[in-house]
Amino acid sequence: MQSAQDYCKEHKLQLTPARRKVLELLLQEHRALGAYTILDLLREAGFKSQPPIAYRALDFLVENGFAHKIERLNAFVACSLPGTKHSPAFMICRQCEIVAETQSPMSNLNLSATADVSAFRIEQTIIEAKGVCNSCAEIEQL
Amino acid sequence: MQSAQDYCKEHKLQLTPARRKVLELLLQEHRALGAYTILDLLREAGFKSQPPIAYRALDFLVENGFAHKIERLNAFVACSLPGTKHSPAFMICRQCEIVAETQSPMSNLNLSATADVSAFRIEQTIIEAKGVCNSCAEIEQL
DNA sequence: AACGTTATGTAATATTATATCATGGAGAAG
DNA sequence: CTTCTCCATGATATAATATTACATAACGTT
Ligand SMILES: [Zn+2]
Ligand SMILES: [Zn+2]
Ligand SMILES: [Zn+2]
Ligand SMILES: [Zn+2]
Repeated sequence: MQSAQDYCKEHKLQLTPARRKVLELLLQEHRALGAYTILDLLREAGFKSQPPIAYRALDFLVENGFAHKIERLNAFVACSLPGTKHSPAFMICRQCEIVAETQSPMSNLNLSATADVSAFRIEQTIIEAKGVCNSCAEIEQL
Repeated sequence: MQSAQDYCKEHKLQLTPARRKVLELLLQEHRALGAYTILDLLREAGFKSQPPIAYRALDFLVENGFAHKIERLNAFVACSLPGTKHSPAFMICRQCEIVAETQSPMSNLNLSATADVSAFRIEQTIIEAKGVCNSCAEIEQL
């Protein structure tokens, strides 16, 4: 959070109250939060509650690398490596819904090396894995 | 299409008119079609037009490996390797929206080998790359 | 002070997806 | 042939996600 603030100062980005609050909310969770869940939490915190409030803050956070969108959940998580250029991959536990960010072991070059894809210039790759986390797996085995 | 029919007979799956039509529609396109686009096309073809018609057919096709959902587009494409177990990866052209399916060069084991992820048992991974296809790239360079 | 830029307020609406309950049709069991 | 069961479809409503559009405010620059 502190580092986010520093990063914004350095890059002349405005970490306004709403944006800041949304980032705090995301950082508190290890799950992905939907835009409307965030909207509810914002309202509870005294912010206005129309959808654009949440979506604008989320757009800002995603564009500036503070958060990621998890496409298969239509939800958002705080980035675990903000301020660095990285290609994230996500692990989503289908049981407890925890989301872990890791770094993609696969470079874009790697993927574009496969046959019928050489014709593509890849700009961004999303990788989202679904499974069970360790603690949920243990519970399942009982 | 013929092979889809054979596959269904063999596996005792019902390739009903609506399901068949949706598969035909997907096969005709190299782009991903949204559920409501499909719904419109179904209506044009004389089918009923409530959302569940399209979603049920799409669910059937996805579950049985005839189609895939592209999460970042909320849209669907025909599978290029139906009837085989595979982990697809998709290349989406941001210009012409063509979607190409390729096979993931990365096994699940591969991804789960990365450090903080060893705690996950991965069941399914989606990979979706955005970029520009060859022909659109050429046009851009003019 | 006037201006341009960026962010917020507000209302309306668009898009995507699901829940629910009723109806129909084909094959198996009797 | 009939009844039962299973699966698929019909139909209505509603939920969940996301964007458009236009007005207002805040802030730094000139
Ligand atoms: Zn990240
Ligand atoms: Zn879990
Ligand atoms: Zn496929
Ligand atoms: Zn293209």
